[in-house]
Amino acid sequence: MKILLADDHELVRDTIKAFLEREGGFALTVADDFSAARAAMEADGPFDLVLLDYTMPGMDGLNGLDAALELNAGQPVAIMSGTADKTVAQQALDRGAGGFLPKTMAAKSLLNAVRFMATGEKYAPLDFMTAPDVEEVHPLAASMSERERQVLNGLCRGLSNKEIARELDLQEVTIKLHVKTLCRKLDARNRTQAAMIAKDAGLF
Amino acid sequence: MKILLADDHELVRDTIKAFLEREGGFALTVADDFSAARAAMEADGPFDLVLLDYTMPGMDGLNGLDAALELNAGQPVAIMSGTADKTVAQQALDRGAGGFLPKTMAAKSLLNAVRFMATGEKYAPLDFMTAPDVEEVHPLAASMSERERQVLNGLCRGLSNKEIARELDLQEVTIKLHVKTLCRKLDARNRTQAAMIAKDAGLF
DNA sequence: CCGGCACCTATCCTTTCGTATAGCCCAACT
DNA sequence: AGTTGGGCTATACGAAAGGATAGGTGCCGG
Repeated sequence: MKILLADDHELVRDTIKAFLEREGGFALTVADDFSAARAAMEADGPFDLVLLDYTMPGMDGLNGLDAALELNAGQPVAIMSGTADKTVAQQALDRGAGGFLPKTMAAKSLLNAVRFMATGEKYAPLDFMTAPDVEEVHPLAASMSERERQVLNGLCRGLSNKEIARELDLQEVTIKLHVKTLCRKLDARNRTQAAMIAKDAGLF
Repeated sequence: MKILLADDHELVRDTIKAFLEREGGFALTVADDFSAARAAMEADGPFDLVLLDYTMPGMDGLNGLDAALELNAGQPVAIMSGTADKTVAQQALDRGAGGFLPKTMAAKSLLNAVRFMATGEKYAPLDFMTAPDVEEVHPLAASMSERERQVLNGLCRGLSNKEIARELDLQEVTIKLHVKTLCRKLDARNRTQAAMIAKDAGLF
C-alpha cells in the first residue's frame, strides 16, 4: 500500500510516516511542499492515497487538491490541516477530496482513516464536521441587508461613497445613509472602524 | 527519563509520543491543553523535560511557559510551534525556556534536542534562529518612521485625526501630514484603505 | 559651519464624510 | 382600503479629511 505524505513540517511528517509505516505497514513517500509532491506523483505515482497539508508551500488553497487529484489518476487525495475549519473541509470534499484529517484527531483514528480512504471510501471525522456552526455566517452579517453588505464591501476596499455609488448604480447620499446604518449596527464610530470590524469578523 | 508532552493536536501528540518512546526509550506523559499539563506536573512532576505547544488552549502566549517553569521545579520546559517565528522563540528562551522546537525540524533532530534539553542544555535549531529576518518587521513597516507607525495604529483603531493628535500629544495638522505620507508609502487612496492594508499585512 | 533629514507646525482651500430632515415608491401585512 | 417598513432620493450644513505650500526645530555627518 503506497502512500504519499506531503507536509512542510518535518517533525509532523517524519513522525506520521514512522507511525504509519510501523503500525499500518504502509510504504510512505514524503514531500516537503507541493511541487515535491507533484514530482513524486509524476515519478512514482499513482499512490493508493495522497495526504496533503492544507497550509504548505505551493498548495495555493485547494487548487493544489485539484492538481493532485488529476495527477494521481483517480486514486484518493486527502487534505490534512491543524487549523482549517469545517468550511474548508466541506469545500475539499466537494472538490473531490478523499477525506479531511484535522490534526486534532487521534493517531489510531488516522490509521483507520487511511485504511478507509485507501479503499476509496470518503472519510471525515464526524464530530469535527458536525461541530456547532461556530458563527457560520457571523452574527454581524445576520442583521444587515443585502445592500448594506454591498456597501460594507466597498468600505473594506477603501472606496469613497461616490465610488461605491457608481459601482452599485445608486446616489451618493444613499450610500451615506447605508454607511451610517452600518456604523450603528457594527457599533463603529466611522467608516474606517466599520471596515476594520468587518475585516476582524472575517467578512471579505 | 520522564517527559511531558502537551499539544492539542492529538495526531501530532500521539505520533511524537510513539516516536520518542520507541526511538528514545523515554517515558511519555501527554496532555491536550495547558490545564491538563498543569495537572500532570502537579500529580507526577517534576518531569525531566516538558514540551509545550505554543498555540494550545490555556497557554496564554508565553505566560503558560512561566507557569510551567515554576511548576516543574527547575527542570527544563521547552516550547514547540509550527507557526511561531524566531521572535517568539527568542522571547521564550529569554523567559527561561529550555529550548524551542519548530515543527519543521526533523524527527531525528527532535530526538537529539530532547536528549540535549533533558540534560539542562538550551536547545534551539541554529538555522531557524539565524534565518534571515524574513520581513521581521514586515516590508511595509520597514520604510516608515516610529511616528508613522503610531499614527497608523490610530488609523487601524478607526480614530479621527484629532483623536490621534490628542493621543500622541501632537497637532491635528501633523497627523494629517503623516496620514498623507502613510497613504503614499502604503499605496493607499485614503485612511480606510491604509488601515486595511496594515491589517492585511498583520500589523496591529 | 552648513546641508540634509526627520519631525513638527501653520495657513489656506477643496473635497468628502457624517448627520438631519423630508419625501417618494413599492411590496407586504391586517 | 390603509398602513407599515425597506429602500431610495433630495437638500442642507457642520465636521472631518485631504492636499498644497511655507515655515520652524533639532540632530547628524561632511
